[in-house]
Amino acid sequence: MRLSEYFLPLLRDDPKEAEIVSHRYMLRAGLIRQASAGIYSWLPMGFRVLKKIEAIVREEQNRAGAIELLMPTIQSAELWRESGRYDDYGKEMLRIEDRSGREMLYGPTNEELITEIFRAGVNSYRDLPRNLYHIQWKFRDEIRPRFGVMRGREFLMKDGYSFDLDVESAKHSYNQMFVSYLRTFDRMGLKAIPMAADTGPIGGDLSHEFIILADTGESEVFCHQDLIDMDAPGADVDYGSDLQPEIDRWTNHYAATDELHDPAKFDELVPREKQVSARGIEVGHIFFFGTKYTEAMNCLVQGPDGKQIPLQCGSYGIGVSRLVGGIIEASHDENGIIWPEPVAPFRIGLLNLKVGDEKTDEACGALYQQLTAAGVEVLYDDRNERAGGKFATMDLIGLPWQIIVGPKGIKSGEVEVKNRASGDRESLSMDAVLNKFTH
RNA sequence: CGGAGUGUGGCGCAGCCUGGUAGCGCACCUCGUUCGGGACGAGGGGGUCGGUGGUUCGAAUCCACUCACUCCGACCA
Repeated sequence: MRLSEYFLPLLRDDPKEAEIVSHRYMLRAGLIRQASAGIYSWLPMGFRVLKKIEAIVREEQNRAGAIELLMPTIQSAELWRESGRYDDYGKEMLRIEDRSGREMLYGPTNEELITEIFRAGVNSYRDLPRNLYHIQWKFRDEIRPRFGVMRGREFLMKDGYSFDLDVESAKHSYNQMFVSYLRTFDRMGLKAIPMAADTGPIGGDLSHEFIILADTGESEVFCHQDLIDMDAPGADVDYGSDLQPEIDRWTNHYAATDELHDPAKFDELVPREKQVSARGIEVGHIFFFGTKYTEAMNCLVQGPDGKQIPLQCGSYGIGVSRLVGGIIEASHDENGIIWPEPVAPFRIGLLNLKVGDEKTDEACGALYQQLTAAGVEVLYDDRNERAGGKFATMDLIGLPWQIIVGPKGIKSGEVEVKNRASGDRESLSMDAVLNKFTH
């Protein structure tokens, strides 16, 4: 993409409402624009990141055996009456009336709808287990939206739901998602730590939050250093095998958010030099809640013995839009965002230091052509202006690599390649650059 | 929802107290000089001051109501 043809509205001053770093950088780097309280438009640059994150989530869900579908944002109140949550959910649920006076709502979550879909389509234990997910916009009318996309009212969430015949099998489904989540966050360059969690209003008795560490995180977390140093399961993980040993490997260490933190236990279980207290952001949450909805909504299958059995369910959420902010919180410096390569909107920022200079334009154009043709995502700064400074702009938007091309380099046949994260730079010939990024 | 604030061009702000019909920095446009880490000069364009009502000869400025947004708290992917 040529910057001269792109839509990237940058801000030079910090918008005053943005208190935390991810919100500031998202506004300044032209990723989002606020539409109203807690509701954002995703501008082209931000949208690219959102889509990359979504794609990773999807790949890892599919790898773990979950099946994608898509449910609507608008739901009928009827189903929520059936589960008993229409009245329980309170003001956080946005309620709407259609033209004929039917009560509708903008879905804050989808347990009811998925249970309805499942009960209509599945009657036999032979069709179990299944894990269905979708990636869809949610709305929760938060009392106090804040921190940009980290706590919006409208947000993109991956929510998945597992259906099993018995508790043991349901636990395996839960473990599959546990492992899948470790992989998902790892692939985004995040260190996510699973922590035992309160089950909250959704209910149930087995639940973990996945927390990424960031200095500006909302909640305080306490954990064992070894958890931070642990590697996520590899792509070759066998989701059909017994995953419990892997789960135990993670859950055997102390880890708690401030709500569940027990200082005495922390001291007892974790040697002082291994004690970590940090700040974290919740990016995923998994629950096992058994038959809570399937009983209320009569979602039954016939078992081998011919009896009707309510299904055992779990639900699994990843805050996709929140992750955009979360990743920035975890990966930035005083100059701007530092995108981990897998989620970066573009892989390379190509800087033409002297637009209008024939040789420089030519060299940049050739590099841009060849890299793009090879499938490398390049944002080419070909504008003949220095609004805010070319280097500063590139650093702000945080692409993993910068290729800097100017007359001086061209004379010696070399261009400069800079890594945004490390700041390391090297001079390479054009061929070496092509080689570096296309192989 | 309780508390505290703010609304003046795209962004950041001044003006309001002591009414006289709008100003600054950045961004934007034109020309020129520049160009290897947030360039400089000159010249321009853009707002009737969140909205409604009132007081007044006259309201961004005073009064009332209203809407929106932000921050702190309780709640959450």
